[in-house]
Amino acid sequence: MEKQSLPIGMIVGRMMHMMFRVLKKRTGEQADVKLTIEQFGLLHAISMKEEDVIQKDMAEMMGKDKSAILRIIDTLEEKELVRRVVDTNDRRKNFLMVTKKGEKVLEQCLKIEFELMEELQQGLSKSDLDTFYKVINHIRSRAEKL
Amino acid sequence: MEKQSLPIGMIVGRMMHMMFRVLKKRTGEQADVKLTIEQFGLLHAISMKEEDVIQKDMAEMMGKDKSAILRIIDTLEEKELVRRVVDTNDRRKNFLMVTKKGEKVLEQCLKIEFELMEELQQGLSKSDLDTFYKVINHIRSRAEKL
DNA sequence: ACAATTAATTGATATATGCAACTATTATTT
DNA sequence: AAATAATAGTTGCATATATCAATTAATTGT
Repeated sequence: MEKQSLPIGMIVGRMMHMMFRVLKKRTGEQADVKLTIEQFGLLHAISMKEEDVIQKDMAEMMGKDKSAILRIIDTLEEKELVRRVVDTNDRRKNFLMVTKKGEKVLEQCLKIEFELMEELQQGLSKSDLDTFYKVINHIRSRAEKL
Repeated sequence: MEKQSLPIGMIVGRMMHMMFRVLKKRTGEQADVKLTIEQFGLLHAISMKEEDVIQKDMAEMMGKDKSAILRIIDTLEEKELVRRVVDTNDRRKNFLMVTKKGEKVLEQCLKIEFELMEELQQGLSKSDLDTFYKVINHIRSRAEKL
């Protein structure tokens, strides 16, 4: 039916697509606030950073245009998961602060994601998973240099 | 700086994002027609099928709404990469046919993708890659059942 | 012949993305 | 200090994608 030797992007893409489908469904059902994958990713990235975060940094980190980030933050702010706070030392900058509600929702989504991954990884050995991570990191780090 | 234990979706997502960034850049530079990742994926899926293909099948295969597929096919048709041909036996159906131009563009894009993957896989052993594919397929097939 | 089903389409709405132009603010240069 | 650069954010515009609900046209089942 289907030929073998699919390009790797498509193979991984199909896996991600299926994962996201289930993830979206579950977070839609179980979390207090519905987040898209992009919103979830950005919220998580902001939350993880230990230093103060501004939009420009997020744009670079996520590899997107600053206006794309701006608009996702708009919706995160509407949902009261994030606030913009002007840097008094440089009023061009907005610090991005995750609200309590944001932390709670993020925690819920992360829990759902980790549980899902637990389920999906059933039957794989630790060494298989280690290799998997190794390959992913290898490919990503090489792609970053291109 | 960044915590470890990122959810797997994000780790894979970052890899895909970097891959797609380079792929988009190269196909934009080298291919006769610019395709988005979605257009590329759909064109490839149509081309690979050995039986006649209709939109409904593609929607199922790609896990998307039929109207999403319809609109991507609209743009593929505008770019003259695909044609809709009415099934004379059941005139509700449109067979999706890849044009010569479509085949040429697809070939160009696939070549670019395979070459990119060659580069990115440099330094990985065959056994690492086999394990990688095994894990991907494992996760996808489990996700499909949820 | 009538009803149910099917494939495709359309319209409405939401999200995401990049580019270019613009504003406000800060930094640099002369 | 005044003029000029550079920076962070914002806005407008165009394109792409996605889902849902309603509609149309064609086919199938009763």
